[in-house]
Amino acid sequence: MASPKGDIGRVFHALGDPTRRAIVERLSEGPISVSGLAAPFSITLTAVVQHLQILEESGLARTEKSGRVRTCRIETAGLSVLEQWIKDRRSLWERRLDRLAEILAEQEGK
Amino acid sequence: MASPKGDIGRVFHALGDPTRRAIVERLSEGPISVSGLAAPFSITLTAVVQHLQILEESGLARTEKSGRVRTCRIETAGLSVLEQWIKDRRSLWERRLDRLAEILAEQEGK
DNA sequence: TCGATTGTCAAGTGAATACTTCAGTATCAA
DNA sequence: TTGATACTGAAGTATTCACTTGACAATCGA
Repeated sequence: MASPKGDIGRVFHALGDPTRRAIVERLSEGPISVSGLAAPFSITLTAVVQHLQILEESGLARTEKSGRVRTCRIETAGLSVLEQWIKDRRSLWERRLDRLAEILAEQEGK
Repeated sequence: MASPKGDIGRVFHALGDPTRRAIVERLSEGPISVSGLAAPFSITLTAVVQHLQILEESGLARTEKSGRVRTCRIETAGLSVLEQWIKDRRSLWERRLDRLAEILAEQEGK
């Protein structure tokens, strides 16, 4: 059951890991190579590449190889999916809370 | 290293699971008992309770026991933390994109 | 009171996850 | 061309995770 690239589940899973969030954080400051990205972390290059793959699959990062250097940048798609999901949920249950308030007001009136 | 209740990592982890998202979805429609919540799922009551614990710890749900029934509701705190995180990231890298646009415009002018 | 309902607790299992190591390959610079 | 750089790929490992089972406690309704 291969999830599509914009799958909200993938985005949540990707951002559930602290190292991956730190990578996103770093990518927010601008494009960087894989080894440049790995430098501040106390994990191997391989591990960073693995995280990067997950971030790409969830639409949170984009990478491009030129020569022997792979350049990484943020991708807004993943965040947009996330934003939309939250927006939907929030409106959903704020509507419900409003309805609840109405009912309470109604009972108060009786 | 006990993470505080508003820890963004917990929120992401909690929402990374499809069953937990479905639970949140259901809770959006109104309060419900644990067994009521478990009914549509093909997993045990115990598993649902475990999910519920994770949702509570991440500030996405709230439960209260009265008699033998534990009533579950959504909690907005977790979502708020999530919203804030996204807002911060987005402004961070939109500012960066603006700066990039400026530089490009500048070079264009030369 | 007694049986059914509703939830709790402890322990175990299989799969997924975040890592590692090691052995490559491709590219660049001198 | 040669050595260093920048990554890639496969395979293994320890831990975490979602879930189960089974035994139990508390509460409610008849």
